[in-house]
Amino acid sequence: MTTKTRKERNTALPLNTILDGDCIERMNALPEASIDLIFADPPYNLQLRGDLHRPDNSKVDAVDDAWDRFASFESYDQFTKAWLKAARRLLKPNGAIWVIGSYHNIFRVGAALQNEGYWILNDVVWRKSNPMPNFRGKRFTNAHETMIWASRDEGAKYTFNYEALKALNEGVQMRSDWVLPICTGHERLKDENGDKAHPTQKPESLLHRVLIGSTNPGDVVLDPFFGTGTTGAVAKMLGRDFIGIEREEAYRKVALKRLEKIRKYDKDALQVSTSKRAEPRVPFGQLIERGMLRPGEELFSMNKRHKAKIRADGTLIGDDVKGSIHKVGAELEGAPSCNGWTYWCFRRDGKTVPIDVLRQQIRAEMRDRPN
Amino acid sequence: MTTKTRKERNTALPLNTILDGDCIERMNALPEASIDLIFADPPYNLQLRGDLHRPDNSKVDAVDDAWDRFASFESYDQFTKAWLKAARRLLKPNGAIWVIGSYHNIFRVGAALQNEGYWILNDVVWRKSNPMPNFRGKRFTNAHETMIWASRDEGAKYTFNYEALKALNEGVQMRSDWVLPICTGHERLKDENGDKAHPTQKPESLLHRVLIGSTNPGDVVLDPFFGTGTTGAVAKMLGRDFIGIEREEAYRKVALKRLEKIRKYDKDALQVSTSKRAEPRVPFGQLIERGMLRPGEELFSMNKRHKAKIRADGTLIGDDVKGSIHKVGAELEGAPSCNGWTYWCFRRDGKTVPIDVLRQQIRAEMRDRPN
DNA sequence: TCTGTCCGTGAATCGACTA
DNA sequence: TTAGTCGATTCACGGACAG
Repeated sequence: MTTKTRKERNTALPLNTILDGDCIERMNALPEASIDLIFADPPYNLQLRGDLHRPDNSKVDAVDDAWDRFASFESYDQFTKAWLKAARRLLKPNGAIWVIGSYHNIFRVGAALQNEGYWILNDVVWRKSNPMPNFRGKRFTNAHETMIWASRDEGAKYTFNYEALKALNEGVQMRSDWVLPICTGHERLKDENGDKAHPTQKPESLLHRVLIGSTNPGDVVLDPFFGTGTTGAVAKMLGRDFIGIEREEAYRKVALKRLEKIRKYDKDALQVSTSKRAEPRVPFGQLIERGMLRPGEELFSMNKRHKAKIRADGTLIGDDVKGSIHKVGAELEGAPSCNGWTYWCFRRDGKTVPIDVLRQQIRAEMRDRPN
Repeated sequence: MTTKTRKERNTALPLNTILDGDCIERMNALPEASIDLIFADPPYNLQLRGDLHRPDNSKVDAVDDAWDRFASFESYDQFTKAWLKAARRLLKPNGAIWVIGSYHNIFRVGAALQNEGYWILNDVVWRKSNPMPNFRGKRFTNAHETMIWASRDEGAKYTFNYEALKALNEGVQMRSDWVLPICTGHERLKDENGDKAHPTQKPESLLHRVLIGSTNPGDVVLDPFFGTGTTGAVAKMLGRDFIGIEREEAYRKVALKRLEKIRKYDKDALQVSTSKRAEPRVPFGQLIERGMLRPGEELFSMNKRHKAKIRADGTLIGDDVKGSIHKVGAELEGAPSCNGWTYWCFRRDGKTVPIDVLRQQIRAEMRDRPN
């Protein structure tokens, strides 16, 4: 450890600038043990095949940029190992790193982090409130991305602002899954043509939580895959210093323009979506999955005129009708619609109980243990 | 592929039993390409601080922390690679695997899956509604575990019951983040002393969703780390066959007792919603042959912008375009493809009716009077 | 100014069958 | 093996525009 003060050390650093060129070379040229936090959003190596269309036949604007293409897993691994090694040299002994990725690359990144000597503190799941659906119905909606938070070394005294995060989370301890919307609307940067300036711009709310939680004011944050500069923008707002590295000139240009407009502590720009939620939706299927009702069990209508049997996928089957609790109720009553939750009952110990009671139980659980 | 029937193949398998001993040896003794789905919850604390032995079985002297760390990861990787390789040999060509883990091991498992030739379909986050809090306030509450779903090969026709999962989720397609409670209460198995029988018993709700989504009734499900048998229990309920492998006698005993009590749901209850893809194909020409539509009659596009005339052979002719209902629809819209069934309408009694209605009529007849 | 409707779009490893 | 054809498939928002 050097005996220089923070200020002296930092004067050797190109603070609050964007460096061009290759991130590994650039990192190797910076002084060791000088960075408090690294946030990295490396290429995901998506390996996309053909085009994809939405059901309305519009074409999905996929990530087909050259920077995301690697010849093989081996070459991706090599690249990952190299930049993680360079990054680790830059970290102060109590420094930490965040890396974000999807299932295409995150397992390789996580293994490389461990191999290089980083110590994983948490994996954090960014659950997207508005992800792109799976258009062909062939897989689960890809509704999350994974972030890995790791300290430089095992046993390091990393920064973790527990109380600040708890406050951000309405007084409850922050969990490893964060629900945040993707970057859209005015926040999404456009190029001269009005197209999105970067295919994978991250929302500021995500970086806000990362930086509040794992840095202090005055800390130096490095982003080796700077893109359009979300990390820099949020760092500047929050009074942290940043260093960006970005190879593509077009991205640097957009980022520079963006950063000029940012003011420190501009609270308005830091809106963290805390939209008051309505009563959470509870799918009927959860009552079956949770064993509150059994497949094969019979439900009875409130008026006792109809009955239907529960199937393993949470649909009902009655006389000649099958479908959701709402649809079957409506068809049996000859009504245009029906609230299945209040229409159907089940039997327990000789008593008839509305299924809505079970939904209330689940909601009560969710209230007791929010999030 | 063999020409044996499912029944013949399955008689070679120790169905619905728990095998003892080492899972890799046991897997190697089973016939190849015989398993539809594998669900695996591998241990991650395997000798994590243990000794590393050279190939000649001499012990490596752990000189420093870095080497010790490397040694433990190395041995875990070896173990992971070995069981994944054995598992892959057992899978049918269209078989698939689920592996569950936490940040301690899931990155190494995911990378090994990719290295062994599995093709990742999704990573799915089990988001625990009631996790254990982080008592020391040093990290985020560890509130999720990660599951990886992968097919044996790229391009395989894996099983995915899209409509059943959608039904389970109240009509909205299932996402990659599942909110389910951890295993507690009566479901949590106890040993003779009243202590929990297994440290990481998985909830049945989790397996219910996995098995409904990625198997069909009669499929064979293997769990090489059977534990107290949640996979077997849910498989039995859902009319799937299982094979369990478990090394610890205490767990096998608890699992056996548990499985005895399980009853399979009745047949109706196991029927789930299916997609239109599974419905029989109806050529458009049949509507003309059956006199439901007449040659010379005009069809109108959904958006009323186009029309075309029906020809006797079941093709359409519009302005400068002729061909199938799909081809003409696509060309008129300038779209890469078009589902003619939902695109075209005909007129009856002044009303506009989608031609798909006629197809539904034919399909209903086919169901009532097969062949 | 407000409300309702329509349209656009987001890190995506997104067919099956027959000739 | 390949080419052609059939035909299945989407959720949450934000912005623009019309009334």
